[in-house]
Amino acid sequence: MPNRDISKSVIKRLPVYLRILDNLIRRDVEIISSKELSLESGFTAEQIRKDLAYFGAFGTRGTGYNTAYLREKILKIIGLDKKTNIIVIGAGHLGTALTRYNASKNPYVNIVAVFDKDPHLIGQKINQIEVLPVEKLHDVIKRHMIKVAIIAVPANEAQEAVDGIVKQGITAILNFAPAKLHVPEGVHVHNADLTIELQSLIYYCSAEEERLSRLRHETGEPKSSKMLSLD
Amino acid sequence: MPNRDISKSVIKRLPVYLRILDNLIRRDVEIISSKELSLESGFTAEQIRKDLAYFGAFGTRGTGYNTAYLREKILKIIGLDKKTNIIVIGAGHLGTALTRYNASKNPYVNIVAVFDKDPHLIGQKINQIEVLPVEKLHDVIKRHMIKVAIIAVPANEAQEAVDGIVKQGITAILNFAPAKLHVPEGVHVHNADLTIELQSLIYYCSAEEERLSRLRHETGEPKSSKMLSLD
DNA sequence: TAGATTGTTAATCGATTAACAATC
DNA sequence: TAGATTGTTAATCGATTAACAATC
Repeated sequence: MPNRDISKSVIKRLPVYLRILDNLIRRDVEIISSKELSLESGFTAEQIRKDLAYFGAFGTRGTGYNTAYLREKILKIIGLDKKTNIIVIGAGHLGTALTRYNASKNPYVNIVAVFDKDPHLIGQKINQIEVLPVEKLHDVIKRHMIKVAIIAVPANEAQEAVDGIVKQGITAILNFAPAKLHVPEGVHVHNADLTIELQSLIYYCSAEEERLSRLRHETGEPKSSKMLSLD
Repeated sequence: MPNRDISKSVIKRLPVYLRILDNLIRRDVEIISSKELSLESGFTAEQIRKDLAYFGAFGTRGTGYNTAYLREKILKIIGLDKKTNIIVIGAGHLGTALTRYNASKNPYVNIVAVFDKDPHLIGQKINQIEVLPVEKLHDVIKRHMIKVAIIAVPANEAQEAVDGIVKQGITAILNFAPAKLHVPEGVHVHNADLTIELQSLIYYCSAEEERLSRLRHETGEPKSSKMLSLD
């Protein structure tokens, strides 16, 4: 009943709160206000309170939030209260780096195996995690009840890979391939598109310069106190 | 004048259009309608037309968009019409993978160098790109007029690294460190937070199950035709 | 009680969608 | 001209912000 399709933006902020709480607890901070959380997260205090209120009332009026308690609650909300088994598809450079990264930095997930179709890569170990042939997909997904996969294959192989794992029961995909994936209803895809992030960032550099130059042209005022006066 | 602070969401979609156009041109498709672009991108045709209209009128009524022409325009808008020089901070596993990835997959950027403070890594080459000590930051940034950096250092070193490069003139940062970065006005940060993407994805798995179980409990109807009837 | 901060409702803002006139 | 599709304005929707009553 409380859970009537909460927006993606809210869900994306929950792990941010979780990380901040983890850090606070490590520093033995026991109570935190939404205002302080705002400072740490960059989101407004009102937004934080509203986000949490979608799921319940976890704070104490006049005081703030107990860090350990709120952490527990957020873990339960996201579904991280028990380790999630996941697999990685693609044991190339990126797949290997992502596997290592999550194995060492993400305590809430457990990478069961990495899959590849290149015979040269099969049998290798990445931080103790085995690289298996795609033929083993079915077995591993069934045995470990896996629902979540990371896709780290080339763009032209991504759709095929996704079709395969979706057929085996995967319902959540973190996609690093620069390709639009088509999935049936009920399967969730998050795109982590490094190229797009970088390219859209570049817009802001050039835009900055262009804005300045356009400004100079339109106002007809060539001397700007903000620029080096080389002329 | 046409460029009155266009929203982040619009800017994030431009590289998607670019990629689709690159693919279409490779397949010798010369004309594309917003409706077809919608199919390839997952965004609505109206949204695509509106996005492009922020920057000008690039299509032909009754016909559609010329792929090569639109590509050129988008390149200019983003600022990818000439290669952008960038640097990577951090030559660990992730930094190495990101460097390799961009060097081979992103034709619009040129990674000039990778920086690290670990003496063991200095002098190594990643796809022909040298790993340099942080002392060389100043020189390289100045010589290659670098404005964009990728941060791939551990979370606890990220702020320090950012302070350093911002002082040297970096104005755009793609941050892979799981930390909130504080930067002065005018510096743009895009967070590419792999952990957050993965964790928020997990919400949707558990939410799905919970929704089902909540449904079962609330309706008091234990037999569901969608479940295996093991009982 | 006074001070503080949450939880929640109302107001505002911005982005997406719908509609349609312009025009190829 | 008829058919198609863009470019643009208006309507809707959703998310963020502001305000404040509840309450510790």
